[in-house]
Amino acid sequence: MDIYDPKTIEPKWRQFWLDKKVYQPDLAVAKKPYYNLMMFPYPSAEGLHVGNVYAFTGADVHGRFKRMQGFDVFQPIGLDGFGIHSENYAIKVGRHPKDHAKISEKHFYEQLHMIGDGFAWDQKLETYDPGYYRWTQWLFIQMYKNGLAYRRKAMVNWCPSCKTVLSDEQVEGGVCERCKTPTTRKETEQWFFKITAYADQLLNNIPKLNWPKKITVAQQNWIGRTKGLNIDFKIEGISKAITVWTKFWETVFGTTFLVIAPEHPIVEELSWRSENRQNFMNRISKALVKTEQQRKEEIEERHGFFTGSYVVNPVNGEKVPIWVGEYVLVDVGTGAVMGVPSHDLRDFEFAKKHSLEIKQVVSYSDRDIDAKVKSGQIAFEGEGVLINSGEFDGLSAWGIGKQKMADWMIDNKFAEWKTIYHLRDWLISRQRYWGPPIPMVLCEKCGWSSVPEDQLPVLLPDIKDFKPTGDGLSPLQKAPKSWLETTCPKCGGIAKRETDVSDTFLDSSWYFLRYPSVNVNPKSEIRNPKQIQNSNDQNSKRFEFRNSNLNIPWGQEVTRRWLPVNAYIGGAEHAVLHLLYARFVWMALLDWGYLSGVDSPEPFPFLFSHGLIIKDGAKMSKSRGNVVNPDEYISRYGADALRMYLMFLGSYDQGGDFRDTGMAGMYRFLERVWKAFQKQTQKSPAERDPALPEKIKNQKSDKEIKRVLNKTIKKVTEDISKFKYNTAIAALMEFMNAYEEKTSNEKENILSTDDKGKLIKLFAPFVPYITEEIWHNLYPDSQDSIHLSLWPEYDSKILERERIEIPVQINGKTRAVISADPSTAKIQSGIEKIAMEDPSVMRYIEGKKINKIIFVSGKIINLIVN
RNA sequence: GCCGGGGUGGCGAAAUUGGCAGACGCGACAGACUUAAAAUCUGUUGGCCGCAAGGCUGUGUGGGUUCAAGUCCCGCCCUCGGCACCA
Repeated sequence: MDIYDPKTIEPKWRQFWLDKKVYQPDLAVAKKPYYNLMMFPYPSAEGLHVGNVYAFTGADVHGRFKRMQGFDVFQPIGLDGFGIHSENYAIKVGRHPKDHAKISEKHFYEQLHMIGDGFAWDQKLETYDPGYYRWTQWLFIQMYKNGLAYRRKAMVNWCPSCKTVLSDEQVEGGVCERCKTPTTRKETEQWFFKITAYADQLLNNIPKLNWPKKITVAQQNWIGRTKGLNIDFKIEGISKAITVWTKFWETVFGTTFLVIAPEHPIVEELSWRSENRQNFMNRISKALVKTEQQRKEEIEERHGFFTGSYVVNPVNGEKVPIWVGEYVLVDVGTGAVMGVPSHDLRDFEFAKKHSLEIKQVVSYSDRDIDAKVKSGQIAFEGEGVLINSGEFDGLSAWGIGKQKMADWMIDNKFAEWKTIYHLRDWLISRQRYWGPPIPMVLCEKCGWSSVPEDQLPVLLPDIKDFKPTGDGLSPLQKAPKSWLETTCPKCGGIAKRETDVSDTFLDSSWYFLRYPSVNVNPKSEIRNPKQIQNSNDQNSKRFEFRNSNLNIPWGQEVTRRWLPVNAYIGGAEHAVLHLLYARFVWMALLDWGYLSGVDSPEPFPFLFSHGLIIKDGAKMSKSRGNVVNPDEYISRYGADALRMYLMFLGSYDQGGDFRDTGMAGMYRFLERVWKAFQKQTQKSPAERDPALPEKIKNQKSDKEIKRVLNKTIKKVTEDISKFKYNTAIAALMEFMNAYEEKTSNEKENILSTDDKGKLIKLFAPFVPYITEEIWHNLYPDSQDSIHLSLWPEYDSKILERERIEIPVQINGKTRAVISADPSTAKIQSGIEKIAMEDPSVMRYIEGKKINKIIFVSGKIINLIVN
């Protein structure tokens, strides 16, 4: 074979890897376990996106590099196929989600095979597999048993298009994360997970994480811990109080009104006290039906009305009117705000709109500002001196005054410290079909019970009419009675099953714990992988746990060996979704003792988030029509060229712009590599020379090219370690340039077989197929994969001998570059001497006085002349 | 508004953290091969001046520190991403 033909090479080695189980570490005995995990895809659309290929290739390069460094790399893959996204897509193409899952599973796995990643295929999993989701249900039950799952009636986010409730994390800027429809609020009873119980731990652990700043900051903000005061304002006429939360309590003397959210629980009671209850409730319901977006659009309106009731300001006994205001959100703080219009812009706007009193309590050194605040022209939020604040007058607003006022209010029982969080409990229920049924049953006598664990999984019933109904009822309500009704685990009477399914993010919150245990059975812990291979019946594998006595979803020993995940690689879009949920689940499991012996407070100590592939300067999207389908490029140029190109087009953490011409260029480069090795290993025309094998064997490398090779090994090793794949590839290109220049002159074998082997190994993580082919051409007797060979070391002695180039600057401008051997380059006198003798340097210093010489050892010399 | 990236040739991007700006690639131009084209190879390629040697200039922008700034400091502009009526 003499032309580079990926079409014949790639399938051949793909099969070889499978047959030889090259990427299948022995999970039970691995000495140097390295769990290299990529965020698994959700197979919602037509197939693998080039963005997926980008993500997986970068992760695979890392895994291959680690494998060649002698680690037992475990790199599993699976499909996050349950959930709204898959279901919506199935509806769109007019299929039942179950049927669609089969089709997309086949397609995705085919594509995942094509791209040549070193996946551990024996451990794949799909979240819609009953053998998997029985454990998702198990996880729900543990949450319930440990008091972290509870049912509550609450105002929740509702997506009118997906026809289900959503968690806060799934509402992005007021629209549904999946379908971008503006969400509304709806009061219903739902299942929640108490993630807030872990708010502090989630926050406090962040500094321990080796994660991109971007993501840790996003999580910090999302958890949003703020310390403030709860201040009670007693309602006039009844023995109740409204509590406001504030972090600006120093302005409490300036309170001229109180504003509560339309959803505030006291609203009902206040309505009875108002003059016109009908009118009162009309105005409330008008506010409640608005979407989040509508409310935002009407911000300037500052909608609100007076309730007719008053509270008393505890600090000065002043009578303060209670208003309802749409700008006050129920779930921030206490859902009630003390209106201080002189020092809060929103309160100011509200006061202006409704002609409420304004009272200054902080005076500012800037006279102009101070005058304007005093006359009620502006609100100002800044450091100043307290006024109109009783005994606190004259103290600094943000300093001692703030402190003293807090102490005083707490001492007098007006207030107490209250830390609030932006993070709220995780809403788990979904009124959809395609998910794990929530494993709970309701008995009229006994109330809610979890399904006994030995009855898991609660299989998702096959129903034809699975589409969301829109009335807030789950499609599973249409399941047959035989499914809907069951026995109450407590009294044995008739109980009804919960018909909501759980959130997709629950499926993916623990999958990394399952991978190593996919084939674990309780007795031997690790099942012989061969057994799986021989089992033709996929279902027998999947359902084997149903009646097994493995009572948790993972083997203890294998989990201790492989967890936590060594490297987690994926996109940044999950900063406050998946990554937060998974951390929470991990912490809960640790506390419950299910991860005994796993010595890590976090599931992903190291996380790398890759950039985004864009096309023509814009995010790929179907509506823009700029989505790149990897299949076309693979069939045209091969997976290797696509991989190499994706890794080259920008730095892996930044992403890059996909261009067809770049793709073709990379194919040309691989052809050059191919040809170079053909030339070097080719037997003809001297084929008939019987002494040739001996000659090749004894061939020594050209000194110069050996030096370049060593430099390249060093550079590629360092760059791959740092995920700087683009510059690693650039270094390989530079090597090829140098190499080709040399061979075109000499037409000789200038590299020894050993050095050729080293060289091709450097390419192996990026282009696994072509390197395997070249490797076997190089070593025709080898039965082993290049990908299990050891990463080359460079000879530092050769590099030490390299001459160093030293720029010579005159008054800071480079006028010459001199070269010196490494030892001379370190000595000022030596470099000075060479510099002064350089003709172009001499031109600049001739007749001038050298005032100063700056010498940086081995780097630069700068002559300051006048 | 707050937080986090980023702004470097025609384009994608490099730059060992203060030490030769533009590595590597794409594109373009010129040449070789060819009847011709494609492919391949060989050169040139930040801008301005110059026949050339060479010179000047140049990393969003205005200042500053330094022998030396893409890199550090102060002010501003633009852009991408996250959060946002958080009281």
